[in-house]
Order: sequence, then structure tokens, then C-alpha cells
Amino acid sequence: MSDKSAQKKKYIVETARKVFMEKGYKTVTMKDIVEACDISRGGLYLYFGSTAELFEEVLALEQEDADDVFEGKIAGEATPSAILALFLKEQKKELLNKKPSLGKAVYEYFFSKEIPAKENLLKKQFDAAVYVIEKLIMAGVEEGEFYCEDPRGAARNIMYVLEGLKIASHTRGVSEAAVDREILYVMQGLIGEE
Amino acid sequence: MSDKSAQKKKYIVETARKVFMEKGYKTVTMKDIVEACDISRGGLYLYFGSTAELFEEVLALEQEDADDVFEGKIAGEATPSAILALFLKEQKKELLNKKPSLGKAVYEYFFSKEIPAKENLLKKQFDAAVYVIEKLIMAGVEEGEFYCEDPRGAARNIMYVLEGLKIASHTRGVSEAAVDREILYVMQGLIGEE
Amino acid sequence: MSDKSAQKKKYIVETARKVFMEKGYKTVTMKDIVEACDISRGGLYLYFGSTAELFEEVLALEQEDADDVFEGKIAGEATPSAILALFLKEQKKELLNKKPSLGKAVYEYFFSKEIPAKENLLKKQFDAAVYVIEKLIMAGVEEGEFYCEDPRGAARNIMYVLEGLKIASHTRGVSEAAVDREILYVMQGLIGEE
Amino acid sequence: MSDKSAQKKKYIVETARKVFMEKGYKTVTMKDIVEACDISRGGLYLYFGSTAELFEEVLALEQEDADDVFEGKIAGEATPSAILALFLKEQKKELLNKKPSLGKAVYEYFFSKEIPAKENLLKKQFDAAVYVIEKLIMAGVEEGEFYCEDPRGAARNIMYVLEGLKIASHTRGVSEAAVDREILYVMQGLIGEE
DNA sequence: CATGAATGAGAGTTCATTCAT
DNA sequence: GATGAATGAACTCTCATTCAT
Repeated sequence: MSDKSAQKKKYIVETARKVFMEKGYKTVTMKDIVEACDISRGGLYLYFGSTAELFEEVLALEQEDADDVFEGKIAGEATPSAILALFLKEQKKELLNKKPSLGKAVYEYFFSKEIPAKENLLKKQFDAAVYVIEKLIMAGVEEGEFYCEDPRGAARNIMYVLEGLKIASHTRGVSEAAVDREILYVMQGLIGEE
Repeated sequence: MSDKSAQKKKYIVETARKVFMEKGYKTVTMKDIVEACDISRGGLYLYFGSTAELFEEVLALEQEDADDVFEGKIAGEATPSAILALFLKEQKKELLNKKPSLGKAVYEYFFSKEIPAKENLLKKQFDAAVYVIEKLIMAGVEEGEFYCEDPRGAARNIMYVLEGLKIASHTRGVSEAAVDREILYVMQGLIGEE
Repeated sequence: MSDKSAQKKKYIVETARKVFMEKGYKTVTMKDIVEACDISRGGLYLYFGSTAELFEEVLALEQEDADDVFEGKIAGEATPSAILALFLKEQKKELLNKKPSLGKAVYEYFFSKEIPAKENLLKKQFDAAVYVIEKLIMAGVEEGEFYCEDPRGAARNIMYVLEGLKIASHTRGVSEAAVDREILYVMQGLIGEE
Repeated sequence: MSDKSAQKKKYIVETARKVFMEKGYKTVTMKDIVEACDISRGGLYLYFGSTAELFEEVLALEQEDADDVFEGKIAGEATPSAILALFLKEQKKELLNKKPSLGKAVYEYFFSKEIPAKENLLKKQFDAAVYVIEKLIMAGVEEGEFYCEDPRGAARNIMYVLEGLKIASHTRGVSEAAVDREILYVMQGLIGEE
């Protein structure tokens, strides 16, 4: 019944995901997971040997879901600037914790790791996003929406600012106005230089 | 003996600071502090009730020292662009872990706190830096070194990028080239738009 | 299917035997057996309720095999002293762990048992060996190879020395020279008193 | 108060000693010790990190006590044969479990160790006893009590027989008669060959 | 008969925190 | 004030054993 087994594993990962979203990474214990899943201690260890292992699985699942997020947007026939604006709006939502997210847990996890795995999810996601944004900007330039001499640099700048905002939101809180202000500044850099 | 007491307290905070720089925040135990300070368990509790309390004191001490860092630079007769470049160079050093810093511990601390203190050090430092950079940019514009329509926006952009880079460095590592690239991009935004 | 059942039981016992030879008795878990046999947990419990039960079966199998070992030697036409020497040589081999054996596991098992079974394998084997050696010595005396006034006492002495050596080998290690020395001493007691 | 500390440590070792005498080595848990000593879990770990560590301390204490056992006998003006007889009588007492002993635990401990420490207590004690017995035999020969061409060999033979008997007693039980028989055999070897 | 997921008791270990001296 | 031994709660992890399929 490898099927049932896989199902249970998935159930644990999904339940754990919620726990991580609530409590972050560091403070979560195997007991927390066990209780959330309503299974036995030993039962959990059957599938995962530690919270780290479990969290990595949560992360992997996250990545799968994340991959097609962008696709959906690009698929439509919206203009590059509209797509970028949409992307930024969504980032804003997460930033302001309007939708629960693993954000905090992810940072805690990568902070706790002495040797970050080579194939670092955070890096991958960052680079992927930079790539997409760069393409978006280039497309925007072509269509006359944007003006930009260094699309890659601009894309990176956007992503670093977003990362900074994310951290700010987790460590001190940011107002919606503050986020808007940064997004606006960044967008003006692309549009406004006539 | 409030005097002796204060001295001991200071000694503990300074020793703890080193421990936090080495080990971060989360993994540091009271035992670690006790051993590093070579005092008794009970003795430590006389002054600090938890690592959190202790870390907050470390932070407070940090803040005092930090306040005058900028002053020194501004005092000189260097041009605004030179001062800014200097500031960025120093940030770069810390980013690349060329000098030991509390950076990681600070983030860990603010991540672990459920309710970040209102009077948040991180925010204060950030805002202070933004303010100084803004002034610097304005001075630079006046002197014709910079071109910038929104000095505050630019200052904030710089700081968010730096924060993003800092996080990147702690969670996945950043190359010197990557840091240089971002700094260059940011500086070009101020200089290059002829 | 009592036949198939018996076959499987035998398979388990034989596989377990190897495990016990490798790991001793105390540290072997049901999981170890299950994995070595590549059967299911429940499957194992169908046949054996514990490692103790299983080990007892291994021991029983051992005994069957052991019984005819001596026979083979006696059957030949070698002189008593040659047979005895051969026996001692083989014991030496086992002592020095030149051939894998259950030795350690057997001791561990009998140490762990609160109430050693009355029909104790160790005792049986010991007594049987004493008996054969006694006969050997008597035959040797008759043929003028040995001189011995108390063949049974000598036989027992030999066996206790061997047991002592075995223990020494498991608990602290013995050199080949040390074993040779003891064997020589014992043989000289039989031969050398001119 | 390193004094009080040392006292408590001694108390724990002595209490643990009793536990080991009762239960052997392998089955003893830290909890057993904690309960026997009526101290807290953490309190025990303050002194010993594992049952192994604790047992080693018990062993060390044992050794100290053991060292002077022989001295007492030798000091008197008894004849060598009388001293040897006394020694054997005491061994017999322990063998027959007439006095509680660590014997079983010691064997279990050395069986459980993968790599017996170089400075092996068992070996030391064995060698020390061999040495004393050898001297005893030599003295006996000089005084005309014993006849022996290889005192060291004889001493070793005696010790291996004793070890064999000890094991027999722990793994299958030995009768008093059986022990007497072996002792007699060994003594006759020293006396009877005229 | 056979499977293997699930259970839960229990061993080991660490740490913040207290308190008699 | 200062000490450091002592406490006990909390966590991790492993295993023998059971039971629905």
C-alpha cells in the first residue's frame, strides 16, 4: 500500500506546513507535529526523522506549487507592466501577512542551517524571479511601456528591495503605505524617465 | 556597590556580545554565557533573567556605539559621494562577514520574538540610515555630484537593497561580485542619468 | 502447509544466526532480523516472539551440528595426541576469531538470562567435550603417548582453560602466542612428566 | 564545595555499584540509578554522562580496593601454600555467589564494548594475580612445599581455570563440589608430583 | 498465512531556573 | 551579593508488539 503511505506522508507534510506557518521553524517540535496530525510519536518518525527533514519536504512541496504561479500570469495577454504590477501586488499581500505564509519559517530555517545546502531553494527562487522580471522588463521596453538600460540590474534591484521589505515586515512590521511607496519608486524608475 | 554591580553587568553584556556574534541568538544558552563569563549560574540570573533580556541589553549597547558612526564620516570634508561610497564599502565588509557582526543574531532575535518591541532597534537604525543617506544625496545634488528627483525614495531603496543583500548573505551566501554589482547599480542611479 | 512453514522457520533461524554472529546477542533487535531476512515484522512474530526465543532456536540448531564434529576426528586413525592437538588447534582458531562464531552472542545470551535454562547448552557442550577429551587421554595413556593419573581432571582442566581463554579473547583480546603458550602448557602436563 | 561534590559522587558510585551487582550492566538504565540514589535526572547527569561512564568509575573504585587484598595475605607469616589456598578459597566464595559481586556486570560491560580500552582492567587484574601466584609458587618451591618447573605457566593455568569457572558459574551454575574438584586438581599439580 | 503501518512506553539528554549556603 | 548543586519539565528517538487488511 505504497499509495496509502504516500497519502499519509502528504497529509503530514500539509499539516506540518500549517504548523510551520503558525509557529515558524525553530520552535516547532516533533511533538507539535504529532499533535497537529493526531498520530503517534513513532508514527511520525516512520516518515520523517526530524523537523528539519520535514520542513525540507514542506519546502519542496512549496516549490512545486510556486513554479507555475508565474506561468499563469505570463500566459495571459496582459501587458508586461500589468503583469509586473500584478506580481508586485501579490508580493505585497504576502508581505503584509494578508495571506498566511511560510516566510518567517523559511528564514528561520535558513538561518539555523550551518551549511546551507548547495541547491538552495531561496537562491533558486530569487534567481528565477529575477529572470522572469528581467524578461518582463525587456518585453516592456520593446513595447515602449518601460525605459530601462539595464533590465537585469533593475530586476535584481526589485528583488532585493522585496527581500528587504519582507525582512522588515517580519522583524519590525511595515505599513501598507511603506510597501506601496517602495513599489511605486521602483515602477517609476522603469516608467518615468522620459 | 551599585558601581561594582554596574561594572559587572557591563562585563557580562560585552562578553555575551561576543558569544552572540559567534553563535547567533537562538542557540545561545544561559550556560554558554555563564561559561564565557566564567561566573556562576546564579550570578548571571542576578543580572539577567533570560538570553532575551541579555540580548536586548547587548542591542542597547550596540545602538549607543552605532549612533556616532556616521557622525565621524560626515564631520570630514569629503564629498557626499565619497561619504556614501565609504558607507557602502563598510556595509559590504559586514555583508561578506569580513568583520564579525551581530547581524545573524539580530535577525534571529527579531524572528523569534512574537511581538516585536514597538521601539524597535532595527527600525530605528534603518530610519536613521535612510535619513542620513537622504541628506547625503541632497547634498550631492546640490554640489552637482548626483542627480536625483526623490532623495528619500532613493535612500530608502538603497537601504532595502542592503537589507536584502544582508539576508541573502546569511541565508545563501553572496559573492563579492554580487554585492559590488548591486552597489554599482544603485550608485549609477544617482550619477549616471545624464 | 506445515512443510513450507517449517522451511521458512529454518530460513529465519539460519539468517538470524548470521546476524547474531556479527552483532552478538544483546544488541540485536527484531528489526535487525526482519531486515536481514527481508520479511515483514508481523511475519517474524508469527514464528518467534522475541530475539531470545529466536536465539534459543539458533542454539538448538547449533547443537545438532556440533554433535558430530568430534565424531569425524575420532573416526580417523590418527593417534590420540594428534586428535587432541587437532581439537585444540580448532579451538584456537575460533578463539582468535579467525572463523566467525556465535561465541560472543552465546555468552551474552547466558549472561542476560536471569534463570539459565536447566538443560543448558553450554553445560552440555562442556561436559561432552570433557568426556571426549577424557577418553582421548585414556587412549593416549594406553598407547604410551600420554602420562596421566587423572584423565578426567586433566580433561576438565583443559576445558576450563579453554573457556578462560575464550572469555579473555572476547573481553580483552589474546595474542596467538598467549593461546599457544597455554596449549603447550597443557600438553606438556600430559606428555612431559618423564 | 568540591568536597561535598566529591562526597556525592562517591555516594552515587557506591549506590550504582549495588545496582550493578543486582542487575548486571546491560540492563541498568540511568533511571535505575536515579531512583536508587533518589536524586533527580539532571542531578545524575551532573556527575556522569552515561551508565558506561558510571560503571567505569565503579570499576576504578573496585580496583583500588582490590589492590590491597593480596597484600594483607602476603604480609602475614603463613606459608605460600596456605596463602594460595586462602586465595583460592576466596575466589571460590565469589564464584559460588556467596558474596554478591560485580562479576556478571563486569563481563557484560566488557562484552558490550566494541573496542576494549587499552588499559583494560580485566587484563590488569588477571596479570597482577598471575604475577602474585607465580611468586607464591616460587616461594613454595624454595620452601619445599611445591614442586613446579614452570611457575609462571602454572600460575597462568590457575588463573585461566578460575576464569573458566567464573564464567561457568555465571552462565550455567557450578556446584561447590565442582569448584573444589578443580582447585584440588590444580593444587595437586603443585604438590603431588614427587 | 503475511504484511507493514501504527502504537506508545520508555530511554537518553539538555536547559532554564531555583535555593541553601 | 555570589555560588553552583539540584531540580524537573520538555524533547528526541527507538523498539517490541499489535492489528486491520
